[in-house]
Amino acid sequence: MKLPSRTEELILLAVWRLEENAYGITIRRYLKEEAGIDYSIGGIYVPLERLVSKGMLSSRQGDPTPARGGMSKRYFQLTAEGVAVLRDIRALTNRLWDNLPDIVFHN
Amino acid sequence: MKLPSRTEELILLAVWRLEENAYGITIRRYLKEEAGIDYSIGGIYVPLERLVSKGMLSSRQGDPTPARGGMSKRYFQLTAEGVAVLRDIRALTNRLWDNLPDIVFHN
DNA sequence: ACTATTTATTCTAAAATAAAGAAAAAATGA
DNA sequence: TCATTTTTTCTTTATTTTAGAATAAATAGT
Repeated sequence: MKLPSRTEELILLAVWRLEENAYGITIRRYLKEEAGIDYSIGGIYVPLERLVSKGMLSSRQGDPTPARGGMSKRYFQLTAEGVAVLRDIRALTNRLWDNLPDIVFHN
Repeated sequence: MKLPSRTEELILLAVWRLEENAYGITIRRYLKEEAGIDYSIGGIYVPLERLVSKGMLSSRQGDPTPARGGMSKRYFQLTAEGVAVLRDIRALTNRLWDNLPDIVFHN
């Protein structure tokens, strides 16, 4: 099985959630606002590139918009592979949690 | 919030599950058999040491046993901090999954 | 007693990932 | 034109993962 790193998982989930509007800046903002994690710029773009090269995301260049500023947006989408990886890691952690005994520690 | 890496999370869950019998070899075997992930030797011992130094695990040296072979076992236990980290990451991923829209991709 | 075998940890090097943020690109508004 | 805004690209350093050799310690068999 193919495990995504923590950051990869969170970015994949952000892309899924953001649907048609997933690009570097919105992904970074989502993870800040919804997950409470403040990634640096590189902390988003570097793994995004890796996820594309690994086939978990695809990307397309956005058209220019009436809004001010910026290089043209690069939008990301989950691939079938990306969805499968997310479902697998989810299933795995669910299973491991189900395996846990109730009593936890005794210090 | 303090996010564990993927490997750290899996090792913490293994320690929780193994209760009084969590040491390098049993942790490695558990992750192979129950999670299907075949870690190298260093892939277990290196993060174990880091988890202790970060306060998520504590350890104690095992007594010699009647069984054959081996250096004396080093048993690991979750600390309160380790449990909190696990619960936090679990809550976060649950929340992000709950946020997802139904429709997934359109390639 | 010696040697092979077993079980376990420690150590070390290389590859991959994460973290941080400067630099560049591209567009608008004044 | 140039200051400002939004966005991506690039680069460097730190941390984590991967891989497995080396070491340690105990027993079993001869």
